[in-house]
Amino acid sequence: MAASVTLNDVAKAAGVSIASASRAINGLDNVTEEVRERVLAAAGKLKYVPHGAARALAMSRTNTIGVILPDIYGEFFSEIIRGIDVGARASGLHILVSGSHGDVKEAVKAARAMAGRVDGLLVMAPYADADDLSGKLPFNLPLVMMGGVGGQADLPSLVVDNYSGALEAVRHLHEQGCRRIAHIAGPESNLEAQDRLRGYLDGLKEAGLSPQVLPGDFTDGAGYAAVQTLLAQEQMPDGLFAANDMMALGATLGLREAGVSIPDDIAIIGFDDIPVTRYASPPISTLRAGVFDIGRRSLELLSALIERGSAEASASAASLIVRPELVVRASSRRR
Amino acid sequence: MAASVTLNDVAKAAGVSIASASRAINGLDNVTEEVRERVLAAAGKLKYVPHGAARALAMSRTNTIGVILPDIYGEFFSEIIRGIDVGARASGLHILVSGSHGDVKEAVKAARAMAGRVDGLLVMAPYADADDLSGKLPFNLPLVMMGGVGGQADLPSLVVDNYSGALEAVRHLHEQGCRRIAHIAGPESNLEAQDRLRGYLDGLKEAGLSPQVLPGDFTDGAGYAAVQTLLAQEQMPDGLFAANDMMALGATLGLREAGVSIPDDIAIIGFDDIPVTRYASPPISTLRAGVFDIGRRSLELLSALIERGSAEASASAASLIVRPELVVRASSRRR
DNA sequence: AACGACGCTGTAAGCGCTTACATAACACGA
DNA sequence: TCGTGTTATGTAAGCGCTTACAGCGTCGTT
Repeated sequence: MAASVTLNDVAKAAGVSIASASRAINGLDNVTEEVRERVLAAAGKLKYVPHGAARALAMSRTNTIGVILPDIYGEFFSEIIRGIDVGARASGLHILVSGSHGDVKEAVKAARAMAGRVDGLLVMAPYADADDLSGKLPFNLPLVMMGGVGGQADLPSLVVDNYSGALEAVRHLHEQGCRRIAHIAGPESNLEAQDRLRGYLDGLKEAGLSPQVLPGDFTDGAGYAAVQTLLAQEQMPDGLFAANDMMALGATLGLREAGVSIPDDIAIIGFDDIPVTRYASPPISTLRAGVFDIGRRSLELLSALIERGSAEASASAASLIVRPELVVRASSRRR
Repeated sequence: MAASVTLNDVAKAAGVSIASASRAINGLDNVTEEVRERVLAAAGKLKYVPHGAARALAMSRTNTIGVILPDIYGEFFSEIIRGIDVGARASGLHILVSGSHGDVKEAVKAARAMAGRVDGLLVMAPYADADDLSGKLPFNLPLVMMGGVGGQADLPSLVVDNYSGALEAVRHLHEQGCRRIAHIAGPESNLEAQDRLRGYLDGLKEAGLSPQVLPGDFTDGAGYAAVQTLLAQEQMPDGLFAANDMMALGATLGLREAGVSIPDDIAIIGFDDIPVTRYASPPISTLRAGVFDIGRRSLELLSALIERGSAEASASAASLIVRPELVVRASSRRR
């Protein structure tokens, strides 16, 4: 049912062989100008459109890269995808996206489904149990991890230094005079969340404060819920570090509802620097992970791997570590 | 360089013909249990992964649908994509995304590049000059338009009733007591924006008010800029209808900065109901277009077209019109 | 005038897979 | 015992494209 006019039809219509037709259409130089014109004219008249799968099969090159994400919901992923898209356009690549993979198994399944349809893979799989992932994923395909894998670090990747970022967040709150700093954590099985939690705990230890960790799942609802817990306590914290911006946002909402003043009563800081932090009131301090850039740079890295050779090359590729940058906004600025 | 172990290798390793190997792997019932086991064992040992392009070529079925968007930036598109993704997962389809198409030409180019790699196309092309699009796009591929085309409406599509929505927005502001209602318009060449503008103009006429239209481009920056213009006037409007939520958001920001009270001094309403409207302060009234649903339902429609038969069927498919729903939040509620 | 070099064109062999069709094996009833 | 139906397996023909290689005029040389 797909484009039913084939190169063969064009060739016939133009009165040349299929080989010449192919050459003419692909702009090779070894065809007479006259033949080229005839072929292009025929192609135009017949509305010929090359068949991607056939071309891919013949050339074993798809000009497409697969993107595997745990989710595609929210600004964080939107930014990632945008970064990837921008990079892809620059390299003339298409992207095949697959989101919503709750665990390693699904991610692997998605990756398998992409085999033969992509030239390389960009994978984000922040699962704690991902040791087996690296064994199952690479079917000779160039691969770049976004955000690190569970087990080994032998895959080329772009990872955010979550630990340092969290540490910095805590130090910042401490400097602003906070003495009771709580943390809304991300999903327990999430590697990034784990690192941010570690950073928080070490930060509190460094400051000689006692920690309070509330569970969360990276959604605004979790931030809101966490705040309800805090409000029910006899003593509220005076500083709050949320493992990501969405939770910080939810917390802000809950606190505003309860009439708690930000940052005077409680200073808040998130993580990631998604666009919406700027529109919150007050605007939310955060650690800028450069989400967009992670997407774009991952793609560039992958693209380079694909050009350079292939799978083996990827083993040699260095992993890039992105150090997040503290962005202080009104939610934590006490002057 | 792609997955280099082929079905042939597996067949040999299992000591069967390639046909049997194919059957075993695809779970057809006409293979002995013993053969199936041998094949699966071999496939596992060799880490065989089927080659997507080859399969697609042989079956002329890709289980992938192409998505062509003018942009993939921001919550609006994020929501659309999410809706599509959810629908796609439900139908076992993959999605090939292409964003950032400034005009019809690019959109057509993207669509061509997808031919032979997808079973159908989901296209959003809100360009005013899109008359020629419908002539160039469908290369026998099932196609669903999201948001309407310029010229003809003979393509199956899911369109938002922008005109009615805008009319409703204006009526709402009028009911809240606004008498000087300004409009921040979307891009001039954008069809949706044009309809919203028409609705606004007719609404004002209906109310016997005189219109003021400020240019915009759907970005928060444009909303902010528009507000600066308004602030410079001798008399501010007391109502503001932005052609989309992002501009409403930008306007809110600008007004808050200037110390203008919302909704008392000026009531604001946007369009689309993207998630961030809820987090703004005050939360922004809007017209809920059900962006997520548009994505999901478009995909379902397309999926049905693909199953049902193909291109011809699409001619018969009705276009669905989505009527936006007024969502009143604090930014326009004067009680 | 004959010969190689050169450039355009066509033929055909795949790319990895599915699948119609042929074949073979076997069980059954007559 | 033979024919027939049934089922598992193999053979081979594509799907639409690219591309190595062969073919064949043309032209410049000697």
